[in-house]
Amino acid sequence: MTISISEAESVVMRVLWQNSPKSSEDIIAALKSVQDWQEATVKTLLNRLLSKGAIAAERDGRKFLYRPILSQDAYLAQQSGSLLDRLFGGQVVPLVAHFSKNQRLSAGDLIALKKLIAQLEHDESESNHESKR
Amino acid sequence: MTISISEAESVVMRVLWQNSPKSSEDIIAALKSVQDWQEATVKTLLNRLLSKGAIAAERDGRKFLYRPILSQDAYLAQQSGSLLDRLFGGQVVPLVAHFSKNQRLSAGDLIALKKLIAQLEHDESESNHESKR
DNA sequence: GGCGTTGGTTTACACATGTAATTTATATCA
DNA sequence: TGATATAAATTACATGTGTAAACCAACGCC
Repeated sequence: MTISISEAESVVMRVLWQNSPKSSEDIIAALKSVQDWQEATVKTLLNRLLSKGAIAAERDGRKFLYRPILSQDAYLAQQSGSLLDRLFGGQVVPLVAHFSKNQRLSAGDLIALKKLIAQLEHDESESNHESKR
Repeated sequence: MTISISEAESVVMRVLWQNSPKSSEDIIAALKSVQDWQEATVKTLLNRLLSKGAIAAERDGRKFLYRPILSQDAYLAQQSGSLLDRLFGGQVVPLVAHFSKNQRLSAGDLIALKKLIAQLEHDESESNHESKR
């Protein structure tokens, strides 16, 4: 059973992922620069996130402090995994090819990618040599 | 102004992208194996796609033939681009890193990726040598 | 102690989406 | 020509989402 949150809700999560716990006041302030939302809107989103179990609230005097339950990693994995599966049959290579075709890969990216891949291959051979525990 | 279609609608698009034009009958048949939808459901989706301008219909006797207006490429670009921007700040490298961390990259994928990158670098140097027209 | 402020809770409301059933128009067959 | 089968168009309806406003409770100030 995966927690599923909406686009707007994810914006709120983002500020909590950045640093938490935060009061609703903090959250509203943090969002001020990003979204043109009324306070009431943020409060609604916080409540929806609460009932979905994506965040938790602990009382702190007369207000609440909110912190994420759904981790950013889990969210990223959900989102990107589902897109990868739906649109590219689960294959990463076609996805990267797509980005290259669409000018999303700079020369610098290519270099960074090569480095990443070399790293991954290295890690892999490491783990192969490692004795089982 | 980008045409935005829903998940269910994209399933219908998929069969049209595979090959078109198709009658609603064809589409319903093609979907039979994939989705457990009533005919009426498919027809609703076709109508919604029509009003969104994602497909066009041409009369063929007493029925219609449907074909995509929104291209699969444009759709892929929208979807993957928006995910890339929202979740990875537009950076492909972190996205690939994410997939590797999440076990979506096999050893074979790494090899294929290296090949793809080499190809891209080659293309790039080609285009640099090329004289301007 | 009444009152405004501030934070939280409840209600609102339009539009999108998933998933159809119902109705209408039309072609065909008996 | 009237009944039947089809295809398309219209209507339906619950749930999710974006976006709030309204209401309520407690705390501090005059």
